[in-house]
Amino acid sequence: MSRSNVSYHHGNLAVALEEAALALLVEEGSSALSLRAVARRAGVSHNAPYHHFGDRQGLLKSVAARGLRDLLAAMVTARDSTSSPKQRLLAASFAYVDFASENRPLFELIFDPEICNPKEPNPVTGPLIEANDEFLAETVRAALPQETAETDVRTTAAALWGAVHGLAVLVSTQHLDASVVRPGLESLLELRFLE
Amino acid sequence: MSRSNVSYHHGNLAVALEEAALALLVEEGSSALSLRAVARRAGVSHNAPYHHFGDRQGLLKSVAARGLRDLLAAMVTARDSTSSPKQRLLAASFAYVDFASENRPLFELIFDPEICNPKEPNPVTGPLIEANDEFLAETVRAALPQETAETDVRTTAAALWGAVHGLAVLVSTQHLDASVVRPGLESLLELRFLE
DNA sequence: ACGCCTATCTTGGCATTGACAAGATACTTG
DNA sequence: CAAGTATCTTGTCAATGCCAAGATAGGCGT
Repeated sequence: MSRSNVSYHHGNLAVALEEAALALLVEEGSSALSLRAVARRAGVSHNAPYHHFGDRQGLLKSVAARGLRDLLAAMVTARDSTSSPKQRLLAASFAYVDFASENRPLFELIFDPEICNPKEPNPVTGPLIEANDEFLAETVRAALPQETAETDVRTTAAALWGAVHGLAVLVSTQHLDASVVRPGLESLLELRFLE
Repeated sequence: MSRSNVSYHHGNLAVALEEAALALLVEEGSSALSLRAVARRAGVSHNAPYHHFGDRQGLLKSVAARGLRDLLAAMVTARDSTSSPKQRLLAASFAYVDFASENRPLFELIFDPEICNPKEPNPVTGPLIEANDEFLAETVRAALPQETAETDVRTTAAALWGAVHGLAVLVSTQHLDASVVRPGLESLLELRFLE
């Protein structure tokens, strides 16, 4: 399956291009993320990506999907590192903010409405968005009283997601200092959601 | 001061360009916001903007500053439409979310870290960012018990800003439904901040 | 009033980019 | 082994951001 690096047919170009794009995103920022630069970095011609991704947005969507997977994985890991439902919710929230701060360009890509639009269904990003929604709802549900109605769970989850996302954005863009995240989230979370 | 529309020297190009950019942003979205398109719309040559704004980012920063002014004005108006400190805080928050939903491209421009970076001081956007911070702190302070320490005011303001901003972003990008804003914010605000 | 001066605007040009078209190459399947 | 197809390349085009140089006009001192 894996073939010579110098063969005409790359053999794994789609993946290689995604990784080149990710590397460029990390090293040079999103402004350097041109299709041609990605192709150059992967060592192929400027038009090679089109066969695999259709257009620029196609590649970006794949990269965003990869980022979404990583974000979800980070939250799952963080959540599963404790047992108390409330601590699990807090841990996942911190993981979210940390991910945004440590991968700002990727985080921005994930929430770029031109790339990941939850309303127009996309086979690559769509399922991941749903998986994140579900993870959030589950984690919140576990922290609420058992008899809580599903509607209330969803409302609470939405409010919480908003708070966590907002802090993540404002901290990662340096509008807020990172030191406010912990006290801020704790004050918001210790409210009335959790027993 | 105002001169003929057809004269060689426009007389008010900077403002005209800002307005053309805003119009393009509203009508065509941020992807259509090229310097040349703005110049075309203003009826001048493709290089006329450079004298006034230096480069593309310069123009965008001016547009973002205009947006920041509008956002602040909307919040002030909303806040001053009621008298109870808590209702004033709620009203300003809703105005923030509404502004984001009704002016998504402009809102994105305002919080684009390439355009409005709070860390590298900018004479046009910097003071406005501070004014918004101050407005937020004041409005929060009025809603907290009088003896609240300034540090706590700032922390609370940061947490609240995060929650409001996150809801604004997620709603305006359609990740969340607008119907969650009111119950979400109210549940977050009725917590422990307000007497 | 006259002429220079400078801010303002235009034309021309260059490198880069996203996208399309057509050709070259190599894997694969019958 | 030959035909077919997926993959990759070269060539090209319009659009864009920006730089350089020229054109125009309003303001200034004399």
